[in-house]
Amino acid sequence: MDMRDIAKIAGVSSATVSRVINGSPLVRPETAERVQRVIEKTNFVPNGSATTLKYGRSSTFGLIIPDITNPFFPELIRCFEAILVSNDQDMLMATTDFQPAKLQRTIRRMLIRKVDAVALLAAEIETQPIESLMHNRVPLVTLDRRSIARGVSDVAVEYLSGMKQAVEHLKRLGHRRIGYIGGSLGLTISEHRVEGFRTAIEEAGLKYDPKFVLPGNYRISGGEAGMREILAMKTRPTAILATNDLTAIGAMRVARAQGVGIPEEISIIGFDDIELCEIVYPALTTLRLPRQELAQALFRALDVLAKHPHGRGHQSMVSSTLVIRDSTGPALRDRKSASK
Amino acid sequence: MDMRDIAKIAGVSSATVSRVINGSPLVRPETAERVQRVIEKTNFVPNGSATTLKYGRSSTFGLIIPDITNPFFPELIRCFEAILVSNDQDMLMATTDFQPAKLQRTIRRMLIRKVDAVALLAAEIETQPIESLMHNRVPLVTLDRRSIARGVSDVAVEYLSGMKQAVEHLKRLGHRRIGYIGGSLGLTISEHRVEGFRTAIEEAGLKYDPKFVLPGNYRISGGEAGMREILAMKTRPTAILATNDLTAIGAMRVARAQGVGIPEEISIIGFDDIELCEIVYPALTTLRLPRQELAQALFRALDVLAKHPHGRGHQSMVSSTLVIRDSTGPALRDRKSASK
DNA sequence: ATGAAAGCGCTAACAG
DNA sequence: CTGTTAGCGCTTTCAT
Repeated sequence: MDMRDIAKIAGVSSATVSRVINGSPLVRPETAERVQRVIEKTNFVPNGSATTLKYGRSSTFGLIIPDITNPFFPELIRCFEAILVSNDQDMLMATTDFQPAKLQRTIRRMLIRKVDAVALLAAEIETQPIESLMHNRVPLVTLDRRSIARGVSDVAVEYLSGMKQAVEHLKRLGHRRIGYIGGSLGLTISEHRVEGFRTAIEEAGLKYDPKFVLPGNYRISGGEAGMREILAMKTRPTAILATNDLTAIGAMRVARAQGVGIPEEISIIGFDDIELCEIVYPALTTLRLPRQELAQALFRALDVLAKHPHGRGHQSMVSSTLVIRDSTGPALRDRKSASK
Repeated sequence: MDMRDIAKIAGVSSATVSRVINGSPLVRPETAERVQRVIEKTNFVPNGSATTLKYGRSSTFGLIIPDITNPFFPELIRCFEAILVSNDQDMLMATTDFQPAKLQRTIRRMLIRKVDAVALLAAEIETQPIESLMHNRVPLVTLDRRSIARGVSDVAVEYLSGMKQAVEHLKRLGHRRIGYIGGSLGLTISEHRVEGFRTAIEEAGLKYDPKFVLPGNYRISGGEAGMREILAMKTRPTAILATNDLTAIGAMRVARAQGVGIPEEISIIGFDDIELCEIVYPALTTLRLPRQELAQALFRALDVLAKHPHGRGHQSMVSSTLVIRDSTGPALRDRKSASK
C-alpha cells in the first residue's frame, strides 16, 4: 500500500496525496478531505525510508551514552526523548559501556541510518569517531569536552560553582581534609571534574592533597574501592566529594560495612542528584545536575547546527547546585583516625 | 558519495561495489580488494535508507517500555541492545509512561520507520495498537499478555513458582497474614501477578484476604501509599509481597519513616531483583526475574517471527526465583498491631 | 566475473 | 489547484 494506491482510490495523483499528508496549502479542501478519508479508511502509513532517501535526512537523532545502568542516564534519556518526540524526531539510542570499539561501530551504524545529528555523551579521549561524524557533516554535540568546531557544539558542566558550594558547605561544618573519589582515568570529563574540585579546595583556602584524590569508574564499585583505600589511611579525610552519586553510594556502603558512621565520622557528597539519593540511607547530599536543562541544551545545540550546517558550534554551560541531605554533618574532632 | 562514485574510482560498476560490500562470492578477489581499498580510503558509508526502501526492511527492532526510570528496564535494555547489535540490528527505543496515546504515536512512528519487529513491554489493556502492528505484518512480542496470534508471540513470567517460594519462605518464618501491594489497576500484567499471589497463598494453606491486597503503580510512590494504608490498619499483615522492587522500596521507606522495623515488625519481598536491592537498607529479599533470559526470549521470539512471517506466535515462559536478603525475618508474635 | 538497468516510495520542480 | 516525471542510492535480475 503506497501513495499511488491511495491516489487511485481517491481519484487523484500521488503528488496530491503527498501534499495532503504534508499539509500543503496547495490542495482544495474538499480534495484534501477526500484523500484524508481514504488514508484513514485504509490505515495508510507512509514509508519513511523513501522520504529519507529523497532528503538525506531521517528525522532521527542519535544518542550515545556510556552506561544505561547509571540512573542518571535513564533520567536524561527520558527528557531527551520527550523533547525529540515533541519535535517529530525519533531517537536511536546506543550504549558504549566505555568501550571505544563499541563507540566506533555505533557511529558507523548511525551514519548508515542517516541520523540528522548525534548527542555524544560518552566521549573518550579518542577523537577519531568525532572526526568521522564531522567528515560526514553530521551535527554533533558532546558533553563536557569543551572543544567546539565546525558542526560540533559542546555542553559543559560548570563544575566550579557547584564544587565551591560543596566545599564551602563542608568547611562551614568544620571539615579541613576533604578527599575526592573521581572517575576513570584518561577521560577528559574526569579531568575537568578533578580540576573543579582542586580549584574549589584552593579557593576555599584549604590544602589540596593528592593523597586524598583517588580514581574510580563512575560506578558503585569504584566508590567502594576508593572508600576502602581511604579507610585504610592513617590520617584520613573527614569528608569526601564523589564524582557522581553512584560513586558516593559505593563509598557509603563500604563505610557502613566497616562500621564507619556517615555523617558522624565521614561526610559524603555526590554529584548528579539521581532519584536514588533520596532512597539511600542516609539520604545523600549532592550536587544537582539538572537533566531537563541539560537535555534542552543538548537538543538546542543540535537543532541550531542542523539548521546552519556551516556554522561553527557553540559552547554552552549547565551548572550544578548543592542539595543538602543527611550524608554531611559536622567534622569529627581532629584525631588521627576515627573510632566509634 | 555513493556506490557509483566508489565504482568510478575503482573502475568497476556500482553493482560490483554492492557485491563487495555485501560479501558476495561472485567477485574476483583482486577486484574485491581493489574496491575495498577505495571504500576504506574514502571512508565510504552506504546509505541505509536506499536498502530499506528496496527491501522494505530496516534492520531495526523497536522496543517499547513503560518507564525507563524503573531500573529494571535499563538493565533489560542493555541486554536487549547487546543481542541486537550482535545480530546487526539497530534499536528504536521509546517510552510510553503508561499513556495509551503515547503508545499509539510510538507505534505509528515505528511503522513509518519500517521496523522489522517490535517488543512491546508496555501493553495496556488496549489492543488497538497491537492490531495496528498485526495489520502491517510487523512481528510483535509482548510481555505477559499471554495471548498469541499470527505474528504475535508472548513471553510470560511464570509467577506462580516464584510466588510460592516467597510465600513458603515467609510461612517458614512464621508469617500467616501476608499482604500484597500490586501494580496499577487495569493492566493485564497486574492481574496476572495478583493471581499468582492468590494461588500461592491458597496453595500454602493460608488465607487470601482481599483487605491486605492493595493496588500500586509500579513506582516508589505506589509502595509508599500502600504501606501507609497497611500501617493504618488495626490488624495488619506481618509480611508483604510487592509487585516489583520499586514498590517494595517505597514500602520500606514509609515503614522506616514511621519507625516500623524491617524485618523485625514487617517483612517485605520485592520482585525483579534490580541492582538497588543490594544497596537499599535493609537489603531487599526479592524474586529475581532474569533479564538476560528475558531479553533472549524476546529476541528469539521476534527472530522466529521475522523468519516465518506467516507463522503463528509462540508462548514462552521465564520464571523467577527467590533471592533471600535482609528484609525478611521471623514473624512478630501475633498481636493486634505492632509496637516497639 | 562484471555491467546495465529497473524499481523500491516519496517529493518537488515543472507544466498545465 | 492538480498531474507528470525525474531522481534520491541500493540491489538484483538478466545479459554478456
